[in-house]
Amino acid sequence: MSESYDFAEVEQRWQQRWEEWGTYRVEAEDPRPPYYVLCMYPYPSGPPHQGHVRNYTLGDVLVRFRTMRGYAVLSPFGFDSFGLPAENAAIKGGLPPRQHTEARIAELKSGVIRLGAVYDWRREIRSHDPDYIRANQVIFTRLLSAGLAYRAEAPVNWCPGCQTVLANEQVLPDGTCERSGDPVERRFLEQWFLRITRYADELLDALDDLDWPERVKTMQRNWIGRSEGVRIRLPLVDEQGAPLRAEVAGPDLDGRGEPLEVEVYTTRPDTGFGMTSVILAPEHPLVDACTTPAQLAEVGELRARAAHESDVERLSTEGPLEKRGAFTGSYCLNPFDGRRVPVYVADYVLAGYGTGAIMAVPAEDHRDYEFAQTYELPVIRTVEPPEGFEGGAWTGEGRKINSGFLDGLDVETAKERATEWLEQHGLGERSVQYRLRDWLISRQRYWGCPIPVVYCPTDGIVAVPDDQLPVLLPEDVEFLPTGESPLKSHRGFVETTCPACGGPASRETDTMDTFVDSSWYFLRFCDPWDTSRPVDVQAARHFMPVDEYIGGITHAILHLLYARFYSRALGDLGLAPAEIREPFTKLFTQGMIRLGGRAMSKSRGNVVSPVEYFATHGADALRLYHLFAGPPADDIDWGEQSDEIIEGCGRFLRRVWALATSSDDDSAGTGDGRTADSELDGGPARNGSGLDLRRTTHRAIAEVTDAIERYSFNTAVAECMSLRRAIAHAKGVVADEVVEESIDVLLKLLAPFAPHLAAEAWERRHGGHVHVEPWPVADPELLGADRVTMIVQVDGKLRDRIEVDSSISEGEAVRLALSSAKVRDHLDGAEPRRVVTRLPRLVNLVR
RNA sequence: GGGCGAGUGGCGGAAUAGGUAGACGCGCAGGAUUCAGGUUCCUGUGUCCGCAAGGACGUGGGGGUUCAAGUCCCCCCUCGCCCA
Repeated sequence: MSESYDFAEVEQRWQQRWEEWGTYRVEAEDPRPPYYVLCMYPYPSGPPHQGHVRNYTLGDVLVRFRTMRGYAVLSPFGFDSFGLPAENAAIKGGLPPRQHTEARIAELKSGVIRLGAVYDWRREIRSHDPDYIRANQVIFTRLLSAGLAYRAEAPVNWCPGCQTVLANEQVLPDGTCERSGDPVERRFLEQWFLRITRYADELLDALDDLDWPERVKTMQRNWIGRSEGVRIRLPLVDEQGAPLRAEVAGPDLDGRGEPLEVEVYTTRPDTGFGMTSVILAPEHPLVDACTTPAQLAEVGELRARAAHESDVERLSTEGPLEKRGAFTGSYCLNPFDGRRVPVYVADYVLAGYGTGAIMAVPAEDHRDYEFAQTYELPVIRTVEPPEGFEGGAWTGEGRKINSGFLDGLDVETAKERATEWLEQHGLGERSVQYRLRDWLISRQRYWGCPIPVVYCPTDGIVAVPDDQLPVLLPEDVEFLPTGESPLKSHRGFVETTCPACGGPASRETDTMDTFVDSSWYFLRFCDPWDTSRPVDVQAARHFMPVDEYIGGITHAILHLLYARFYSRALGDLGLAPAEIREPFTKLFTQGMIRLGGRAMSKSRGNVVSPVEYFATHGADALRLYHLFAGPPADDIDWGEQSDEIIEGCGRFLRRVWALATSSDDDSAGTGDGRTADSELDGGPARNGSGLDLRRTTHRAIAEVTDAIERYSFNTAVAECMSLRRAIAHAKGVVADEVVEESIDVLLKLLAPFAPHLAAEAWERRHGGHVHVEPWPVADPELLGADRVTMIVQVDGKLRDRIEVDSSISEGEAVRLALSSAKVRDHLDGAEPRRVVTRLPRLVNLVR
């Protein structure tokens, strides 16, 4: 009997060996073709959770598979180690952020190693390390001098409870802060931005050619939100129709300023004849000028309220509209027909989008329709709705009506005609708008990369020169629950000298959004030792782009968009290979692990720790579970069955072990050659079975290989299970050589999935290391079969199965089909009117 | 409201090109091993009728194309995600 499989001992030993032997270390000089597999680097939150296990198992399968296919696979790992939780822990009286973070990193790293996932650990990156901070800051100063980083006042989400700016995604749909629950306010603050909008078109257009999940690309397209429309200028008039003019300083100058105009942005210039009001954002600069004394109170109240609402709230269709708009007392002239329309202020018009003003066309826009209903404004249809349409706004196709020179046209043509008309008359011009805003990267927090800038009374904003980088975080700080960044009150940090004039200056105390750190780490991995520059361009040219990038769908928009932006910006600044525009050739987004119908997460407290399974079932069994439980792109529900499936995976592995290491069969003591011969000569049945096993084995090679390429790991594992069973059944029946050869193949096929067991069993059989063996190649000769099951249908219904030669002729197939008693019964004496054959698999006799 | 994706046994899930539906696994049932429990091994397992042979039905519902539909087309229902 073979000795039983001690996974704990074997797993630990092989994990050490992979590291000691450097099996998965690669250099740019490696003669093998390069291949780059990357899992999204994690925020270190402590021991790994099941989502990590799934992610790193998928990545590890690819790393090991590609290595066996002859590639020098770059497989690095790092930690997205800046971020709020560490700072919050410190405020709650825990360890300082750095110590806290490094302890969490150690836990996560040891868990990842215990999983048996293999990396070139020499390349490890931690975003809070001084080298990385320096590189991050060098990049920032280059972006600054190129005009891609700038400082501007902007409306931001401000949480009064946390005393900080929040990212949009930290504001819940109801407009409260996700952490403190306080209502988020809008404030105008000076902030740092990165000019991602400069790349909006390129980021949008390049999506078409990416081998990414369609829905991720769709989300990015929506996020960028390119729209083509027209800016139209409308003269402002008062109740009597007299033009409003700009206020000019000085007494008795009434009426001498320039006539005022509102500029609106619309994607539907064709609906201009249906405009029944003009609506300004509460923050629009013309609101003061056009609000009449009688309307001042109402408009003022609305503006005050809107100032406290988030964009999300303002765009929501919930709530009574009566409170959300106000008449200004002034009017605009519709340039299409000269009619006078009232000017309103409403919170659902955002200052930051388009021109901050719209022409409201109730007949062709849902929100405008509701607004018009509330304020009793007329509705003028300019597109004929389909017959029987009873709804309010019709936004679809139709023939133009009530629209003067546009009447009778379809919407598309009318848009173009209206635009041309506006341009010819000097009333407006084409304009492309984006939903995408520049990226606000300032964070009023401690635990992030300092923005390397000082403010000098004489020189203004001055970038910290390279020889003074990195600007590191001071550690002698106290974390108090005031909400204010401790950097602000740290005199040693703030008080500095101006690099330009040498005079006293103060240091920027904001730190960078952690998405900055993750926007280029994959470039740094190519040569993380280079201290002279952020990215070694040659090394990046060798390894980039990432061939396969694996992570969660949660990063579908922000991280992946920022990374695409950074790759371009760094390329254009000469900091990275300029020709590599897209960092990730292929993206794979894995499904979530759910428990009780919700995403498993630490904050919900519904986690099943993988660590205990390492001890009870072993890493290989847990890996196999994650691969086998379902397609990797789908969510999986962790349930009572999960334990049983893991148990089943362990059972399968023990069976493989028994098969691969047993030495009690007749081939062991007697010398394999003799036994094999006698088996082979034993008779045609045995010989045939040997061929069957070889065929089964080669079919398994083909299927597993193809399944891995398709990310169909669940069926790849199923195929390995089938092969194991086929070998077990053939053992003792078929020539030992054939059996042993099949077992070797099985171990190689299993090497990416259950690396520890495969490595140990292979070493015991042959010495050496299965993970540096070449991946098996299926012999095309063995993929066919000589005998197949032919199905016989009568009128399309299955009536019999007949074993036939795979080279059977049509005549013979039909003759055999007709001679079947079952078939004759169903034909009921009739002659088939028609015979359809798909040889050698199918004969269909149609009456 | 629009877009995308999904719906298959008791359960997780298979089914490159329209051609044996339910691979593989879990569970369950029967048997062997075991003092017993667990482990391990073997066999069976879509539903219904039938002692059986066999038959009928069967991939969310309804229609259609086809010799043949889980797969293609149309309509509807449910769920999920994204955008409004």
